[in-house]
Amino acid sequence: MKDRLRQQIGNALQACFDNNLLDSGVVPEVQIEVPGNPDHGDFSSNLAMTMARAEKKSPRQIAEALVAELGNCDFLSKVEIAGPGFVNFTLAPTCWYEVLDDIIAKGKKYGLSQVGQGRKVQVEFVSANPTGPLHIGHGRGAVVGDAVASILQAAGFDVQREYYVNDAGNQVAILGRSIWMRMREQSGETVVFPDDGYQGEYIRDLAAKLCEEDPTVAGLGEDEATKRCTVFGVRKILDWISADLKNFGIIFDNWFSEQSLYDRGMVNTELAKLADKGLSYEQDGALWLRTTDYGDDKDRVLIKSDGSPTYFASDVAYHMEKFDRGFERVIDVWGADHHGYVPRMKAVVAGLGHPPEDLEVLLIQMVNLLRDGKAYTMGKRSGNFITLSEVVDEVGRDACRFSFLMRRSDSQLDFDLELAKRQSTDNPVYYVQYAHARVCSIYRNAEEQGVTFPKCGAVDLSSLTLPEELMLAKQLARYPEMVVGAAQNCEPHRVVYYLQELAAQFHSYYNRKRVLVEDSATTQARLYLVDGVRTVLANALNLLGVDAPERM
RNA sequence: GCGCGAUUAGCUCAGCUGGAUAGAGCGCUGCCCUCCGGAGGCAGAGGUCACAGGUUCGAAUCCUGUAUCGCGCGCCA
Repeated sequence: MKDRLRQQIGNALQACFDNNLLDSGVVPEVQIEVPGNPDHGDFSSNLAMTMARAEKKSPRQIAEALVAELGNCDFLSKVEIAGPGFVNFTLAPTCWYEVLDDIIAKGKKYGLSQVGQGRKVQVEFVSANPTGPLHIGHGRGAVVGDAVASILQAAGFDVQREYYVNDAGNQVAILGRSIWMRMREQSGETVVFPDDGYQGEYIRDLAAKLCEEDPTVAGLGEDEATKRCTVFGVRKILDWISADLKNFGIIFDNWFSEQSLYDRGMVNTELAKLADKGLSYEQDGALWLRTTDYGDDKDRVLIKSDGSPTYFASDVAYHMEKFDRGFERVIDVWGADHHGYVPRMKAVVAGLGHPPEDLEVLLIQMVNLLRDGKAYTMGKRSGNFITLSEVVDEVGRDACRFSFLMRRSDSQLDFDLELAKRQSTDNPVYYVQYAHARVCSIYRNAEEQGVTFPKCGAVDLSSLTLPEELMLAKQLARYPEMVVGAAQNCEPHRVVYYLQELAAQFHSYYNRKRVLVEDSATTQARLYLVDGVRTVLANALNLLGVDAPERM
């Protein structure tokens, strides 16, 4: 719709030049936006104002020339010049009727686009260390990453969801030691549990389970036993994590092991490449990467003076490997407390000859867990943290996902368990889902009354003349470009706000007008309209991984 | 100290990449069920967009500075 208007304006502009109404010959990019005030039409353009300088004419003069050349156009019902030189366009109702046909015809596919042109994108998210169950903070990153991936898919990108498993470093070694200590404890030994060990109760469970599955471990020497404990612990915990994520509606395409980078010798080969490019140097017995060349405030260590690689080293190899796999756009979803890590990672990407924008890091701010307005504290080390699955089980998957997506992900989020659980007005999830269920209910009633359902493309919509009906159609028409905007900016909250607006408009309409009325032409047209509402609600909810129930 | 991010209604937050009279939800006040689901709707009150400059036709949005808050600054991961 917008494109059609854009083209029309372009033609008119050309005509202005041809007829010497305008003489600069400078064709600016035509900006078209949806005005906030409906009195200003369906679309407006600031073209005349942006051209004023080059033309050396007042914006209104330019606007008048433009409007004159626009002439009569079948899909525009009104064109007027307003304010300092805006040109406001009001489209003929038939335009909006076409949108409805389009929605019904496309159904689940309405809102999909090809702006991504099939480019390969990887979204890496969660990637929590496999040393304990996921807690609530991971949940937000999980949902945001998943929704971003879905939105990018809808926008025509070829998306892969990946979980990076940190199964090589210190943390998992500590996990192994913790399990080993508990095993010895359970066999009657008195042990001093290490200060840096994992305190959680689940460590005891793992120790007991390992003892049961493989009693020989207890008889092994310290080194071999902790190794076995580590492998066992990581495997079991990853099972929990993937089950929790599945329960939350999240399925990864790939689980990428950090250890595999070492096993394949990739860390060394990638570090050698960096050395060849002169990007690394030795000092104080350690190997450093010149990240300062690319805006970092300090060079970073790759290999410690004791000869062991840092976490950064494998992360460098990992990111190089991502690009080697052919991803053109790499998106990392991190906790905001890692933001200091961004410049050095971008430095790596730049050093490898990729534009730094090819790596996008989404920083997910903290979640403050509340219950009835009172803060819940959590500390992973102390062991009494709140797990993701507890929260999902308590408040439900849909409410949980929706709550995590309600705000921009880079701003802090208060998550109140009681509020999220409440099935009432206070809770926007149900408000939106209720709108969907209501349309379904109307259709159930229609069926009971023996009303025939409207057929796609074969409905006379001319009875849809009420402002609220056209408003609804316009909101539905905006959906595809909203999805594109959300994809370009990796901002799933835009979908949430869109849904709330659409649901509000529908509820208002529902209260004001009946769909099933005496006049059958009106009934048919209105059924068609609300079917469009239902379709778009369902499609948008689907992007967020939230159900669109037929009854509640 | 340096860096990153924030500051919008009583509270929690949007603001579509610089547009016209700054919007929602909650809370507050007053209304609407002979009505397809009241888990709903309508109306009202509530603002110096932290502060001070700057850029231009035009700024909540961009730039500079100040204040306050949060986070990060390991040869940890």
